Amino acid sequence: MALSYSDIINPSSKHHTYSRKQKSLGLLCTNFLTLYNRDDIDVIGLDEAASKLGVYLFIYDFYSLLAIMIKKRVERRRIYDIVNVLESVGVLARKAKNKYSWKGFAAVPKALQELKEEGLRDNVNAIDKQSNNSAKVVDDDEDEDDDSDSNPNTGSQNENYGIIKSTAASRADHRREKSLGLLTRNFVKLFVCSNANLISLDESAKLLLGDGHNSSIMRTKVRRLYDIANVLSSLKLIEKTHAADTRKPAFRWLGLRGKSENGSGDPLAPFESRKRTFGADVTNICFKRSTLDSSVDGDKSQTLKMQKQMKDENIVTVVERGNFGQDSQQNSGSFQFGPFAPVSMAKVGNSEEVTQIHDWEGLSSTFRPQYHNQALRDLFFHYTEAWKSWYTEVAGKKPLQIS
DNA sequence: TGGTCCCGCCAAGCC
DNA sequence: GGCTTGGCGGGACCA
Repeated sequence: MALSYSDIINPSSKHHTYSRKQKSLGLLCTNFLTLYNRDDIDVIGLDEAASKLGVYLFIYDFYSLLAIMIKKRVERRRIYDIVNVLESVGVLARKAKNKYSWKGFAAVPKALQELKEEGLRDNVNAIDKQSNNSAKVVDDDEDEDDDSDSNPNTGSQNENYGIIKSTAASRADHRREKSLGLLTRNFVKLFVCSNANLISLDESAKLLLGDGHNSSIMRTKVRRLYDIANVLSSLKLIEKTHAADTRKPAFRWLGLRGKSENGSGDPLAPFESRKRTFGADVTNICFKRSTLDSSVDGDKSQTLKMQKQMKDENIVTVVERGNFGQDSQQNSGSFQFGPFAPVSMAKVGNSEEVTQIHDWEGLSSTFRPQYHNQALRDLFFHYTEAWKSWYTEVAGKKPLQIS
């Protein structure tokens, strides 16, 4: 049965009843990691990654083909999100256009250490400059509308929070400063530069953005925090939870159980010593916000103050062990297909299902004749080749030859 | 109903 | 000019 365009484009259509979770960034990231977390991986091409992450379907009508091409673009867009976050924590490093080198989880402790040092250095610089330059701190709120060069929302990458940037700062800088990667780095710094174990979503957004922004900007930033959190959750660096008192969404730092910390060497495993009972009595970040008015120098100095307070007041959450991990839904090491995986291949690790599928010759003879147009035949061939490649790589099987 | 986050438009940057 | 990259926010889904 050929799927129609709307069947694919519209997830609620009758043929596909995926839940949102099946399409989540976290799941895509988990699949990405499953696919590439191997010793023999050196360079990762984004095209190849997009091809392998369940974007191919056996499609044999024009609309479906069109739909899948659109979907491929969407998946690719998500891959950019994932690689940006992974790069921020050291798992990947950009080599060239479309090319990333795989550093693996072993690189994460070093990256976190660097972020910590960077964050602490930034704070020191910021405090120094602030004391030398007490008068002027730019309110980056206005930055949204004009070309002013204040360090925008995401804060500190470029030296620090609350420093006036040169008026020569380019639009490229402006864009970069808002990047998901930078936001990730600053988000991680919130944890590694303090003893905070649990930070609420609201506080994260305020710390990264500064208080006093309008709700629209804040909402956008919160969306991005969700994106970041989903990827970091897949890495098991954080977990999403709720503040015990308010039940507001919050993020708990799990950290790494790397060699440097306790010798386990399993970077995907949660870092036990900082774990806490789910929903236990945890001090949510409770900054003294008495000075958090919306004065001109509000945002960045507030951020600074908050960060300093986090350290000074040692806003650490009490660690209670055990009874944890109930919502680590994505911890299976196995590959899970996204919504556009082949129908018969809905699960991974199920060798029976895997083995039933690929009679390439049959598929070829069944579907190819429908393409009278050479371009479509080429496209079909391309997809089939990609599918074979994926099948060989992921399922570890050697597909039959298509004649 | 508030929280979550998928989706894809579209602009910047690059080749 | 085409392609890659990624900021951004609408709005659908979920609990």
